[in-house]
Amino acid sequence: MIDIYSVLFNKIIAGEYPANIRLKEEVLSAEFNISRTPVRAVLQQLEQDGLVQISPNKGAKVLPFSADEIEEIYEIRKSLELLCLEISAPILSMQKLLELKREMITNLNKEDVKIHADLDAKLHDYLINSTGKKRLIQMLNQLFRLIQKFRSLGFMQKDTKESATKEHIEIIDAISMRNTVLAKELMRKHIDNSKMIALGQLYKF
Amino acid sequence: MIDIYSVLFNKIIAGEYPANIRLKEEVLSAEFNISRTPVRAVLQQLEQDGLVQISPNKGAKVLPFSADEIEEIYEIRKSLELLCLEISAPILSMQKLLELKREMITNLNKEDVKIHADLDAKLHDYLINSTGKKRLIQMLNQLFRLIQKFRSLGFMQKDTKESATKEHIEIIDAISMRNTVLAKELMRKHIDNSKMIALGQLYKF
DNA sequence: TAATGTATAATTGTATACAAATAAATTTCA
DNA sequence: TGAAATTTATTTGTATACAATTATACATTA
Repeated sequence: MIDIYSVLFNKIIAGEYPANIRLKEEVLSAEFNISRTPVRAVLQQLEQDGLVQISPNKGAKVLPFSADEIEEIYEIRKSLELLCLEISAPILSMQKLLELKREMITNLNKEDVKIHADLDAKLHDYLINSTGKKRLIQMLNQLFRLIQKFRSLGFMQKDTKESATKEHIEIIDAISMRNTVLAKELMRKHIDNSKMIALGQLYKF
Repeated sequence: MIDIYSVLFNKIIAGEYPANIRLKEEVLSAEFNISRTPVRAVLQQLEQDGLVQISPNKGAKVLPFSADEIEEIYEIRKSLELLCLEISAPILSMQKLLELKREMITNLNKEDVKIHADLDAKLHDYLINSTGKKRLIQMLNQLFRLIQKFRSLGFMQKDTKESATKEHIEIIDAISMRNTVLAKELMRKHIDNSKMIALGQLYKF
């Protein structure tokens, strides 16, 4: 059941369904060889992701997932992640920050896309999870799932790998100096840059 | 089905269930005289509200809804509503703003709690909906549902009615002057004040 | 007795059957 | 013909039955 969820999730993100097309329970049941009951549960999950809209007695239709959507998600992400930074920056351990910085420097010029995508996730996840705010963490994770494809694709270009990691280092430095205002300003720019890179990847779908 | 959702929703918000208590499908079915199928759907909704946690094969348990939760929700709300303001402030119509201001002034000294609660909702909803950002709107509406009880209770005290409405007027004025920075600063303080008032109402449960 | 294993009960997960609502096709009548 | 009414088909909503999993109670053994 978790499986058919992620299959549908990825298909919608990838734009494999025409916008506003109706997802009929029976059709999906047949397609995945399961009954309608778990299909309905999956459709409800997708509705909460904002990927489909369910109307009473009319079923689920696929919502458009366009550049506007990605733009909006990045703006929301920025607001929430800046809130995270405000909360976590003053309490992060110097040791962990230095460790992260060392890792960033070590891998600055590496080619492997996965290394950079993982490092990116590691820093952001650390800042977010350190807040200990369960709702905030859950909301950001949900947003990340929606844009994860675009995030990793962004690291395909060599210069974005390097510039993103440099921005990470600057952010870590600002936090280490306990300069939260500067850290937030750098993070704001960093997420704006990420947004532009993500939008640049859109044509690939 | 929508009915049993709101009943359970309100019971959890009101703290009528001990934290971590398990909500068994069969028990709820019997209680509401419906089958387990719609009960399961409702529990999934409540999970998305962050009010229960569902674990595979273990069912749903009620999550604690404490002062910490309310504090966190207000902080998230503040971040997202400031984003809304940034987007909508430059494009709001002078006419509608003046109309709202007039309404605020007219009702400034009214006793009726409902009048003030409605005015509060009217302004905030206006600023939020004018952004046209569907996800942002949906997220804020979900947060509002969680704190609505505390919002209205806050207007029971006479001085909060008046001060909140005065803050609304100041915010409208700043927007009218197209001074978004000032509007955001005033909104930040306004939501912080609302948070304190909401937290002050907590003991009533 | 305490720990482990086994049987039983309770609970969740899924499939299927039927009811209710909606959409599509057909008929009726001006 | 064409609009309204009626019937039929399709689809979603709910109830129920059964399967799979987890929790509990009991028995066994060291």
